[in-house]
Amino acid sequence: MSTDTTPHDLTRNQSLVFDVLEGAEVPLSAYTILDQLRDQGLRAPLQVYRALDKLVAFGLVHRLESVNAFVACNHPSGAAGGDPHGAVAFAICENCDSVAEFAEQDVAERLRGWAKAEGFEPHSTVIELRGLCEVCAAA
Amino acid sequence: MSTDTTPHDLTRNQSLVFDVLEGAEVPLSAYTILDQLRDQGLRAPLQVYRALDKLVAFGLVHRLESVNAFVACNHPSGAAGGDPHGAVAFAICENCDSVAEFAEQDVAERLRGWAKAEGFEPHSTVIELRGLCEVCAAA
DNA sequence: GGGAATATGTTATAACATAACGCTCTTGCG
DNA sequence: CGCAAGAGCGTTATGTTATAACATATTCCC
Repeated sequence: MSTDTTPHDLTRNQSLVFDVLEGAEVPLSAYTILDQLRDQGLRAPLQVYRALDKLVAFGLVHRLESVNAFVACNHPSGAAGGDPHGAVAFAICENCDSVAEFAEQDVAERLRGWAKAEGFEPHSTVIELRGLCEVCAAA
Repeated sequence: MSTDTTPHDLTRNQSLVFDVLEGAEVPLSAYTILDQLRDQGLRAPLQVYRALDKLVAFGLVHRLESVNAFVACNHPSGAAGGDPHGAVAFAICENCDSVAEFAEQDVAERLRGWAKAEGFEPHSTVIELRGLCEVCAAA
């Protein structure tokens, strides 16, 4: 049960990095991940960055551009084979670092609409809200 | 005509930085800006970062999170006193680095809607499309 | 087995950003 | 005037994030 750890047939380093991210409750920087994997033999930033690149390409991990950190993907639909990744958005709490991931289909639609009108060909889309999550806003 | 340079009553360093950004056709990193201002006496990154912080706070400059660079604000309405900054979006060309700034009111609306439903209180919003501009897509 | 593609390990360095300190200059006010 | 408060400035040092370059190993497939 617990975790399956190999949705995509990950290599050793990729698995190590992914497991750390899955176990984390907040986004982690590459160097934080590295620190947590010294025991498993990782020593250099590149070992982590290379794994992260792949994991992001697989869609298993998201990079949060506005905080230079990474989170395991957690879109509602779950695993499956499809690519429900039109454009995912994130709400990042500046107090507790928690992240909520959500797919606003309408937002993605609108942006695609603008892009089309302008002749812009989007490869990827970054949507990140910074602010306070419900818990921290109440406090 | 040309440039007015002091919409907000900028200090010397702020003006220098802002002018460099206004004259640039692509986003610039803090260190690139610094390099262009050595002649005017600037020597340390902090001199640039401090000016950038203020300019961003004034709404005169935007930070592009996904490329660690800065652009002079260019929202359609122009100067004025108001704060037409609900949520601005950027389309960044990965080939020529050009940036188009646009305010998709509907997108901002949708995101606010989601936030409200979740109890999230957004302070700022990052929306960046990465891809190819019309010119580069055609080439 | 041979060869391509991918992954790995390591050292060094590049690129981006802030901490901490002290000085200057203005501004308001008793 | 004298002086305290606030903002900006300059400088050194350091922290943080990311990649270049090179050598070796592993996997897959014919």
